[in-house]
Amino acid sequence: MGRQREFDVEQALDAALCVFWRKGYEGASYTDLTQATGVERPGLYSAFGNKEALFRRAMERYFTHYLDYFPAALELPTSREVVEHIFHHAAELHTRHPDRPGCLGIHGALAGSDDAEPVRQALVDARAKGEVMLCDRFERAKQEGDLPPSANSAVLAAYVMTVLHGMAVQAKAGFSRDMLEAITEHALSTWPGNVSPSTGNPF
Amino acid sequence: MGRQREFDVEQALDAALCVFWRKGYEGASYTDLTQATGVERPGLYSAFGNKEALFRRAMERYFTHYLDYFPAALELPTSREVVEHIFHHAAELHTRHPDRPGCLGIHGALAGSDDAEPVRQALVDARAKGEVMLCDRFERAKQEGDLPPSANSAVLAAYVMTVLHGMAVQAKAGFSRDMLEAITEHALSTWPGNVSPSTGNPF
DNA sequence: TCTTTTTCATACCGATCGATACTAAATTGC
DNA sequence: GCAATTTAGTATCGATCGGTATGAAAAAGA
Repeated sequence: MGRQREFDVEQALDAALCVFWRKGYEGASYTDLTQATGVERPGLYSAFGNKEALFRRAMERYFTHYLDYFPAALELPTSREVVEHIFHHAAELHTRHPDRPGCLGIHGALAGSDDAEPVRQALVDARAKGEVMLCDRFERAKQEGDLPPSANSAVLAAYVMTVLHGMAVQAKAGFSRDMLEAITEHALSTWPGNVSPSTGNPF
Repeated sequence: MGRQREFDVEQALDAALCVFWRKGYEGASYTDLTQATGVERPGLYSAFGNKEALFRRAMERYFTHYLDYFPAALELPTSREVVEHIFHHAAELHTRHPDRPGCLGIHGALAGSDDAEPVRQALVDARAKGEVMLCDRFERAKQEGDLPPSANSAVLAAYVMTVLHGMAVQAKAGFSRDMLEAITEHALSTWPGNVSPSTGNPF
Protein backbone atom coordinates (compact mmCIF):
# COMPACT_ATOMS: atom_id res chain seq x y z
CA MET A 1 0.00 0.00 0.00
CA GLY A 2 0.94 3.64 0.06
CA ARG A 3 1.72 6.07 -2.70
CA GLN A 4 3.52 4.68 -5.72
CA ARG A 5 6.81 6.02 -7.07
CA GLU A 6 6.52 8.56 -9.84
CA PHE A 7 10.03 7.89 -11.20
CA ASP A 8 11.69 4.78 -12.53
CA VAL A 9 14.48 3.71 -10.19
CA GLU A 10 16.65 2.16 -12.92
CA GLN A 11 16.25 5.23 -15.09
CA ALA A 12 17.26 7.52 -12.25
CA LEU A 13 20.19 5.23 -11.47
CA ASP A 14 21.39 5.44 -15.03
CA ALA A 15 21.21 9.23 -14.96
CA ALA A 16 23.19 9.29 -11.71
CA LEU A 17 25.69 6.89 -13.27
CA CYS A 18 26.32 9.37 -16.07
CA VAL A 19 26.97 12.17 -13.59
CA PHE A 20 29.48 10.05 -11.66
CA TRP A 21 31.05 9.01 -14.94
CA ARG A 22 31.69 12.61 -15.88
CA LYS A 23 32.52 14.22 -12.54
CA GLY A 24 33.57 11.35 -10.31
CA TYR A 25 32.22 10.47 -6.90
CA GLU A 26 33.19 13.60 -5.04
CA GLY A 27 32.85 15.92 -8.01
CA ALA A 28 29.19 14.99 -8.36
CA SER A 29 26.97 16.97 -5.98
CA TYR A 30 23.40 16.22 -5.07
CA THR A 31 22.45 19.31 -7.02
CA ASP A 32 23.94 17.63 -10.10
CA LEU A 33 22.26 14.34 -9.26
CA THR A 34 18.80 15.82 -8.72
CA GLN A 35 19.02 17.78 -11.95
CA ALA A 36 20.17 14.77 -13.95
CA THR A 37 17.69 12.34 -12.47
CA GLY A 38 14.77 14.73 -12.15
CA VAL A 39 14.28 13.33 -8.67
CA GLU A 40 14.35 15.54 -5.59
CA ARG A 41 16.91 14.92 -2.91
CA PRO A 42 14.75 12.95 -0.44
CA GLY A 43 13.61 10.77 -3.32
CA LEU A 44 17.16 9.69 -4.04
CA TYR A 45 17.83 9.05 -0.38
CA SER A 46 14.73 6.92 0.09
CA ALA A 47 15.45 4.95 -3.08
CA PHE A 48 19.19 4.40 -2.75
CA GLY A 49 20.30 5.39 0.76
CA ASN A 50 23.20 7.80 0.93
CA LYS A 51 25.59 9.02 -1.73
CA GLU A 52 28.05 6.18 -1.30
CA ALA A 53 25.32 3.57 -1.68
CA LEU A 54 24.07 5.34 -4.78
CA PHE A 55 27.55 5.29 -6.26
CA ARG A 56 27.98 1.60 -5.53
CA ARG A 57 24.68 0.88 -7.25
CA ALA A 58 25.89 2.94 -10.20
CA MET A 59 29.12 0.93 -10.20
CA GLU A 60 27.24 -2.35 -10.38
CA ARG A 61 25.09 -1.05 -13.20
CA TYR A 62 28.15 0.15 -15.04
CA PHE A 63 29.74 -3.28 -14.86
CA THR A 64 26.66 -5.12 -16.01
CA HIS A 65 25.43 -2.64 -18.60
CA TYR A 66 28.62 -1.15 -20.01
CA LEU A 67 31.48 -3.53 -19.23
CA ASP A 68 29.62 -6.65 -20.28
CA TYR A 69 32.09 -7.07 -23.13
CA PHE A 70 34.76 -7.99 -20.62
CA PRO A 71 33.41 -11.33 -19.40
CA ALA A 72 32.20 -12.01 -22.93
CA ALA A 73 35.73 -11.56 -24.24
CA LEU A 74 37.07 -14.23 -21.90
CA GLU A 75 35.04 -16.83 -23.78
CA LEU A 76 36.90 -16.26 -27.04
CA PRO A 77 39.18 -19.09 -28.21
CA THR A 78 42.60 -17.43 -28.06
CA SER A 79 44.25 -15.00 -25.66
CA ARG A 80 44.96 -12.63 -28.49
CA GLU A 81 41.32 -12.52 -29.48
CA VAL A 82 40.40 -11.96 -25.85
CA VAL A 83 42.66 -8.92 -25.57
CA GLU A 84 41.73 -7.64 -29.02
CA HIS A 85 38.07 -7.83 -28.12
CA ILE A 86 38.58 -6.02 -24.82
CA PHE A 87 40.77 -3.31 -26.34
CA HIS A 88 38.43 -2.73 -29.22
CA HIS A 89 35.32 -2.41 -27.09
CA ALA A 90 37.12 -0.29 -24.51
CA ALA A 91 38.17 2.19 -27.19
CA GLU A 92 34.58 2.28 -28.39
CA LEU A 93 33.05 2.69 -24.94
CA HIS A 94 35.54 5.37 -23.90
CA THR A 95 34.49 7.52 -26.83
CA ARG A 96 30.88 6.43 -27.29
CA HIS A 97 29.39 9.25 -25.23
CA PRO A 98 31.12 12.57 -25.87
CA ASP A 99 29.62 14.07 -22.73
CA ARG A 100 31.28 11.44 -20.53
CA PRO A 101 34.44 10.12 -22.16
CA GLY A 102 36.62 7.55 -20.49
CA CYS A 103 35.68 4.99 -17.88
CA LEU A 104 33.71 5.24 -14.66
CA GLY A 105 35.98 2.60 -13.15
CA ILE A 106 38.87 5.05 -13.40
CA HIS A 107 37.33 8.50 -13.09
CA GLY A 108 34.87 7.46 -10.40
CA ALA A 109 37.41 7.88 -7.63
CA LEU A 110 41.13 7.88 -8.38
CA ALA A 111 42.21 10.36 -5.72
CA GLY A 112 40.19 12.40 -3.27
CA SER A 113 39.52 13.29 0.32
CA ASP A 114 39.51 10.75 3.11
CA ASP A 115 35.72 10.55 2.86
CA ALA A 116 36.03 9.03 -0.60
CA GLU A 117 38.49 6.36 0.49
CA PRO A 118 35.95 3.50 0.75
CA VAL A 119 34.63 4.27 -2.72
CA ARG A 120 38.14 4.52 -4.15
CA GLN A 121 39.01 1.17 -2.63
CA ALA A 122 35.85 -0.37 -4.06
CA LEU A 123 36.95 0.65 -7.54
CA VAL A 124 40.47 -0.64 -6.88
CA ASP A 125 39.00 -3.99 -5.85
CA ALA A 126 36.73 -4.12 -8.88
CA ARG A 127 39.62 -3.46 -11.24
CA ALA A 128 41.74 -6.06 -9.47
CA LYS A 129 38.92 -8.55 -9.93
CA GLY A 130 38.95 -7.96 -13.66
CA GLU A 131 42.71 -8.36 -13.71
CA VAL A 132 42.45 -11.70 -11.91
CA MET A 133 39.89 -12.89 -14.44
CA LEU A 134 42.29 -11.97 -17.22
CA CYS A 135 45.18 -13.68 -15.47
CA ASP A 136 43.19 -16.87 -15.05
CA ARG A 137 42.24 -16.75 -18.71
CA PHE A 138 45.90 -16.46 -19.70
CA GLU A 139 46.78 -19.37 -17.45
CA ARG A 140 44.26 -21.43 -19.34
CA ALA A 141 45.79 -20.21 -22.59
CA LYS A 142 49.18 -21.48 -21.43
CA GLN A 143 47.73 -24.89 -20.68
CA GLU A 144 46.14 -24.94 -24.08
CA GLY A 145 49.39 -24.01 -25.80
CA ASP A 146 47.93 -20.71 -26.91
CA LEU A 147 50.52 -18.87 -24.85
CA PRO A 148 54.11 -20.09 -24.44
CA PRO A 149 55.07 -21.63 -21.09
CA SER A 150 57.46 -18.74 -20.53
CA ALA A 151 54.60 -16.23 -20.55
CA ASN A 152 53.89 -14.58 -17.22
CA SER A 153 50.11 -14.46 -16.98
CA ALA A 154 50.07 -12.05 -14.07
CA VAL A 155 52.32 -9.58 -15.87
CA LEU A 156 50.37 -9.89 -19.11
CA ALA A 157 47.09 -9.29 -17.32
CA ALA A 158 48.56 -6.31 -15.46
CA TYR A 159 49.89 -4.98 -18.74
CA VAL A 160 46.53 -5.22 -20.48
CA MET A 161 44.78 -3.54 -17.56
CA THR A 162 47.45 -0.84 -17.46
CA VAL A 163 46.89 -0.03 -21.13
CA LEU A 164 43.14 0.04 -20.51
CA HIS A 165 43.52 2.45 -17.59
CA GLY A 166 45.81 4.67 -19.62
CA MET A 167 43.30 4.66 -22.45
CA ALA A 168 40.64 5.91 -20.05
CA VAL A 169 42.88 8.80 -19.04
CA GLN A 170 43.61 9.64 -22.66
CA ALA A 171 39.95 9.42 -23.60
CA LYS A 172 39.11 11.85 -20.82
CA ALA A 173 41.74 14.15 -22.29
CA GLY A 174 39.88 14.12 -25.59
CA PHE A 175 41.54 11.33 -27.59
CA SER A 176 39.59 10.10 -30.59
CA ARG A 177 38.43 6.55 -30.99
CA ASP A 178 40.75 6.09 -33.94
CA MET A 179 43.74 7.14 -31.89
CA LEU A 180 42.79 4.78 -29.08
CA GLU A 181 42.39 1.96 -31.59
CA ALA A 182 45.82 2.74 -33.04
CA ILE A 183 47.30 2.59 -29.55
CA THR A 184 45.71 -0.78 -28.87
CA GLU A 185 46.99 -2.07 -32.19
CA HIS A 186 50.51 -1.22 -31.18
CA ALA A 187 49.95 -2.57 -27.70
CA LEU A 188 48.97 -5.86 -29.30
CA SER A 189 51.63 -5.86 -31.99
CA THR A 190 53.95 -7.88 -29.79
CA TRP A 191 51.56 -10.26 -28.15
CA PRO A 192 53.45 -13.45 -27.27
CA GLY A 193 53.38 -16.18 -29.86
CA ASN A 194 51.56 -14.20 -32.47
CA VAL A 195 52.17 -12.09 -35.50
CA SER A 196 49.90 -9.25 -36.41
CA PRO A 197 48.95 -9.91 -40.04
CA SER A 198 48.04 -6.31 -40.71
CA THR A 199 51.28 -4.68 -39.68
CA GLY A 200 53.66 -7.48 -40.53
CA ASN A 201 55.21 -7.20 -37.11
CA PRO A 202 57.30 -8.32 -35.39
CA PHE A 203 60.68 -7.77 -36.89
CA MET B 1 61.03 46.60 5.06
CA GLY B 2 58.34 45.09 7.17
CA ARG B 3 58.17 41.83 8.99
CA GLN B 4 59.98 38.90 7.38
CA ARG B 5 58.39 35.57 6.53
CA GLU B 6 58.71 32.89 9.15
CA PHE B 7 58.27 30.01 6.68
CA ASP B 8 60.14 28.95 3.59
CA VAL B 9 57.95 29.36 0.53
CA GLU B 10 59.53 26.51 -1.44
CA GLN B 11 59.26 24.21 1.54
CA ALA B 12 55.59 25.05 2.03
CA LEU B 13 55.01 24.59 -1.69
CA ASP B 14 56.56 21.16 -1.57
CA ALA B 15 54.34 20.20 1.35
CA ALA B 16 51.28 21.40 -0.54
CA LEU B 17 52.46 19.49 -3.59
CA CYS B 18 52.45 16.28 -1.56
CA VAL B 19 48.87 16.89 -0.42
CA PHE B 20 47.69 17.48 -3.99
CA TRP B 21 49.64 14.41 -5.06
CA ARG B 22 47.78 12.25 -2.59
CA LYS B 23 44.28 13.75 -2.63
CA GLY B 24 44.06 15.63 -5.90
CA TYR B 25 43.08 19.25 -6.41
CA GLU B 26 39.53 19.10 -5.09
CA GLY B 27 40.21 16.39 -2.53
CA ALA B 28 42.78 18.60 -0.82
CA SER B 29 41.18 21.09 1.57
CA TYR B 30 42.79 24.13 3.09
CA THR B 31 42.66 22.30 6.40
CA ASP B 32 44.87 19.63 4.84
CA LEU B 33 47.15 22.24 3.30
CA THR B 34 47.61 24.28 6.47
CA GLN B 35 48.38 21.13 8.46
CA ALA B 36 50.89 19.86 5.91
CA THR B 37 52.63 23.18 5.39
CA GLY B 38 52.44 24.44 8.96
CA VAL B 39 51.31 27.75 7.49
CA GLU B 40 48.01 29.35 8.45
CA ARG B 41 45.42 30.06 5.82
CA PRO B 42 46.14 33.76 5.20
CA GLY B 43 49.80 32.91 4.90
CA LEU B 44 49.13 30.58 2.00
CA TYR B 45 46.88 33.13 0.32
CA SER B 46 49.40 35.95 0.62
CA ALA B 47 52.21 33.74 -0.65
CA PHE B 48 50.47 31.93 -3.49
CA GLY B 49 47.11 33.57 -4.20
CA ASN B 50 44.13 31.25 -4.28
CA LYS B 51 43.90 27.47 -4.35
CA GLU B 52 44.14 27.18 -8.12
CA ALA B 53 47.28 29.33 -8.24
CA LEU B 54 48.79 27.23 -5.48
CA PHE B 55 48.06 24.07 -7.43
CA ARG B 56 49.60 25.48 -10.59
CA ARG B 57 52.73 26.38 -8.67
CA ALA B 58 52.77 22.85 -7.29
CA MET B 59 52.41 21.53 -10.84
CA GLU B 60 55.40 23.51 -12.03
CA ARG B 61 57.46 22.32 -9.11
CA TYR B 62 56.41 18.75 -9.79
CA PHE B 63 57.58 18.97 -13.37
CA THR B 64 60.92 20.52 -12.54
CA HIS B 65 61.69 18.58 -9.39
CA TYR B 66 60.12 15.18 -10.00
CA LEU B 67 59.66 14.77 -13.75
CA ASP B 68 63.11 16.05 -14.64
CA TYR B 69 63.97 12.58 -15.92
CA PHE B 70 61.61 13.13 -18.83
CA PRO B 71 63.50 15.87 -20.73
CA ALA B 72 66.75 14.18 -19.72
CA ALA B 73 65.58 10.96 -21.35
CA LEU B 74 65.04 12.70 -24.67
CA GLU B 75 68.77 13.31 -24.92
CA LEU B 76 69.60 9.61 -25.00
CA PRO B 77 70.92 8.24 -28.29
CA THR B 78 68.17 5.80 -29.27
CA SER B 79 64.40 5.86 -29.03
CA ARG B 80 64.41 2.62 -27.14
CA GLU B 81 66.76 4.02 -24.52
CA VAL B 82 64.55 7.10 -24.28
CA VAL B 83 61.47 5.03 -23.52
CA GLU B 84 63.36 2.63 -21.27
CA HIS B 85 64.66 5.55 -19.25
CA ILE B 86 61.24 7.12 -18.93
CA PHE B 87 59.51 3.87 -18.01
CA HIS B 88 62.15 2.98 -15.47
CA HIS B 89 62.12 6.32 -13.71
CA ALA B 90 58.34 6.50 -13.81
CA ALA B 91 58.05 3.13 -12.09
CA GLU B 92 60.50 4.36 -9.50
CA LEU B 93 58.81 7.71 -8.94
CA HIS B 94 55.33 6.18 -8.74
CA THR B 95 56.42 3.97 -5.86
CA ARG B 96 59.13 6.12 -4.28
CA HIS B 97 56.85 7.69 -1.67
CA PRO B 98 54.43 5.16 -0.18
CA ASP B 99 52.26 7.94 1.22
CA ARG B 100 51.64 9.37 -2.24
CA PRO B 101 51.91 6.67 -4.89
CA GLY B 102 51.32 7.40 -8.53
CA CYS B 103 51.65 10.68 -10.39
CA LEU B 104 50.41 14.17 -9.61
CA GLY B 105 49.91 14.74 -13.33
CA ILE B 106 47.19 12.08 -13.30
CA HIS B 107 45.69 12.19 -9.81
CA GLY B 108 45.79 15.96 -9.59
CA ALA B 109 42.54 16.38 -11.48
CA LEU B 110 41.23 13.61 -13.68
CA ALA B 111 37.52 14.18 -13.09
CA GLY B 112 35.72 16.59 -10.82
CA SER B 113 33.22 19.39 -10.46
CA ASP B 114 32.97 22.24 -12.93
CA ASP B 115 35.10 24.37 -10.62
CA ALA B 116 38.06 22.09 -11.23
CA GLU B 117 37.77 22.23 -15.00
CA PRO B 118 40.56 24.81 -15.55
CA VAL B 119 42.94 22.79 -13.42
CA ARG B 120 41.99 19.55 -15.17
CA GLN B 121 42.61 21.18 -18.53
CA ALA B 122 45.98 22.47 -17.35
CA LEU B 123 47.03 18.91 -16.57
CA VAL B 124 45.68 17.69 -19.90
CA ASP B 125 47.73 20.34 -21.67
CA ALA B 126 50.85 19.51 -19.69
CA ARG B 127 50.55 15.83 -20.54
CA ALA B 128 49.95 16.66 -24.19
CA LYS B 129 53.10 18.75 -24.15
CA GLY B 130 55.12 15.79 -22.96
CA GLU B 131 53.54 13.64 -25.64
CA VAL B 132 54.51 16.13 -28.32
CA MET B 133 58.09 16.14 -27.05
CA LEU B 134 58.14 12.37 -27.30
CA CYS B 135 56.64 12.46 -30.77
CA ASP B 136 59.25 14.94 -31.97
CA ARG B 137 61.97 12.76 -30.51
CA PHE B 138 60.65 9.75 -32.41
CA GLU B 139 60.53 11.76 -35.61
CA ARG B 140 64.20 12.50 -35.12
CA ALA B 141 64.79 8.80 -34.50
CA LYS B 142 63.17 8.01 -37.84
CA GLN B 143 65.42 10.48 -39.61
CA GLU B 144 68.40 8.91 -37.91
CA GLY B 145 67.36 5.42 -38.96
CA ASP B 146 66.82 4.46 -35.33
CA LEU B 147 63.14 3.86 -36.02
CA PRO B 148 61.86 2.37 -39.29
CA PRO B 149 60.18 4.74 -41.76
CA SER B 150 56.95 2.84 -41.27
CA ALA B 151 56.83 3.81 -37.59
CA ASN B 152 54.07 6.21 -36.61
CA SER B 153 55.67 8.63 -34.18
CA ALA B 154 52.39 10.07 -32.96
CA VAL B 155 50.97 6.65 -32.19
CA LEU B 156 54.17 5.51 -30.52
CA ALA B 157 54.25 8.62 -28.35
CA ALA B 158 50.59 8.22 -27.46
CA TYR B 159 51.23 4.58 -26.63
CA VAL B 160 54.11 5.37 -24.30
CA MET B 161 52.08 8.07 -22.56
CA THR B 162 49.13 5.73 -22.26
CA VAL B 163 51.25 3.09 -20.55
CA LEU B 164 52.64 5.78 -18.25
CA HIS B 165 49.16 6.98 -17.31
CA GLY B 166 48.02 3.43 -16.70
CA MET B 167 51.04 2.85 -14.51
CA ALA B 168 50.06 5.83 -12.39
CA VAL B 169 46.60 4.36 -11.89
CA GLN B 170 48.05 0.99 -10.98
CA ALA B 171 50.56 2.55 -8.61
CA LYS B 172 47.75 4.38 -6.84
CA ALA B 173 46.03 1.00 -6.51
CA GLY B 174 49.06 -0.31 -4.66
CA PHE B 175 51.18 -1.95 -7.36
CA SER B 176 54.78 -2.65 -6.40
CA ARG B 177 57.71 -1.16 -8.22
CA ASP B 178 58.74 -4.60 -9.41
CA MET B 179 55.34 -5.19 -10.97
CA LEU B 180 55.43 -1.83 -12.70
CA GLU B 181 58.92 -2.59 -14.02
CA ALA B 182 57.71 -5.94 -15.32
CA ILE B 183 54.85 -4.21 -17.11
CA THR B 184 57.21 -1.73 -18.72
CA GLU B 185 59.47 -4.56 -19.79
CA HIS B 186 56.60 -6.16 -21.63
CA ALA B 187 55.46 -2.82 -22.99
CA LEU B 188 58.96 -2.42 -24.46
CA SER B 189 59.32 -5.99 -25.65
CA THR B 190 57.81 -5.06 -28.95
CA TRP B 191 59.52 -1.78 -29.62
CA PRO B 192 59.98 -1.34 -33.38
CA GLY B 193 63.28 -2.48 -34.81
CA ASN B 194 64.62 -3.92 -31.62
CA VAL B 195 64.92 -7.18 -29.77
CA SER B 196 65.00 -7.29 -26.02
CA PRO B 197 68.25 -9.14 -25.15
CA SER B 198 67.06 -10.12 -21.68
CA THR B 199 63.83 -11.84 -22.63
CA GLY B 200 64.82 -13.12 -26.02
CA ASN B 201 61.64 -11.69 -27.43
CA PRO B 202 60.10 -11.42 -29.87
CA PHE B 203 59.00 -14.74 -31.17
C1' DT C 1 62.15 55.83 19.78
C1' DC C 2 58.66 56.29 16.70
C1' DT C 3 56.46 55.50 12.31
C1' DT C 4 55.71 52.57 8.52
C1' DT C 5 55.20 48.23 6.47
C1' DT C 6 54.61 43.45 6.25
C1' DT C 7 53.43 38.98 8.44
C1' DC C 8 51.03 36.04 11.72
C1' DA C 9 46.94 34.21 13.71
C1' DT C 10 42.26 34.28 15.32
C1' DA C 11 37.90 34.61 14.04
C1' DC C 12 34.72 34.87 10.70
C1' DC C 13 32.38 35.45 5.85
C1' DG C 14 28.72 33.61 2.38
C1' DA C 15 28.16 29.47 -0.25
C1' DT C 16 27.77 24.80 -0.72
C1' DC C 17 28.32 20.17 1.04
C1' DG C 18 25.61 15.66 2.27
C1' DA C 19 21.66 14.59 4.70
C1' DT C 20 16.62 15.30 6.97
C1' DA C 21 12.10 17.12 9.30
C1' DC C 22 7.95 17.98 7.97
C1' DT C 23 3.70 18.68 5.45
C1' DA C 24 0.77 17.86 1.57
C1' DA C 25 -0.57 14.57 -1.89
C1' DA C 26 -1.54 10.02 -3.46
C1' DT C 27 -2.56 5.14 -3.13
C1' DT C 28 -4.19 0.74 -0.74
C1' DG C 29 -6.90 -2.09 2.69
C1' DC C 30 -10.91 -2.05 5.25
C1' DG D 1 -15.47 7.03 2.88
C1' DC D 2 -11.95 6.38 6.36
C1' DA D 3 -7.60 5.06 8.32
C1' DA D 4 -3.01 3.64 7.27
C1' DT D 5 1.03 4.06 4.65
C1' DT D 6 4.19 5.68 1.36
C1' DT D 7 6.02 9.34 -1.68
C1' DA D 8 6.88 14.32 -3.37
C1' DG D 9 8.56 18.60 -2.45
C1' DT D 10 9.87 22.52 0.37
C1' DA D 11 12.63 24.18 3.59
C1' DT D 12 16.28 23.48 6.47
C1' DC D 13 19.93 21.10 9.29
C1' DG D 14 25.05 21.24 11.05
C1' DA D 15 29.52 20.85 8.91
C1' DT D 16 32.77 22.14 5.81
C1' DC D 17 34.11 24.53 1.65
C1' DG D 18 37.35 28.42 -0.31
C1' DG D 19 38.44 32.91 0.95
C1' DT D 20 39.10 37.40 4.26
C1' DA D 21 38.69 41.17 7.66
C1' DT D 22 41.12 42.52 11.59
C1' DG D 23 44.38 43.44 15.09
C1' DA D 24 48.64 42.01 17.43
C1' DA D 25 53.56 41.08 16.56
C1' DA D 26 57.83 41.89 14.27
C1' DA D 27 61.20 44.06 11.30
C1' DA D 28 63.21 48.30 8.71
C1' DG D 29 63.86 53.41 8.00
C1' DA D 30 64.09 57.96 10.07
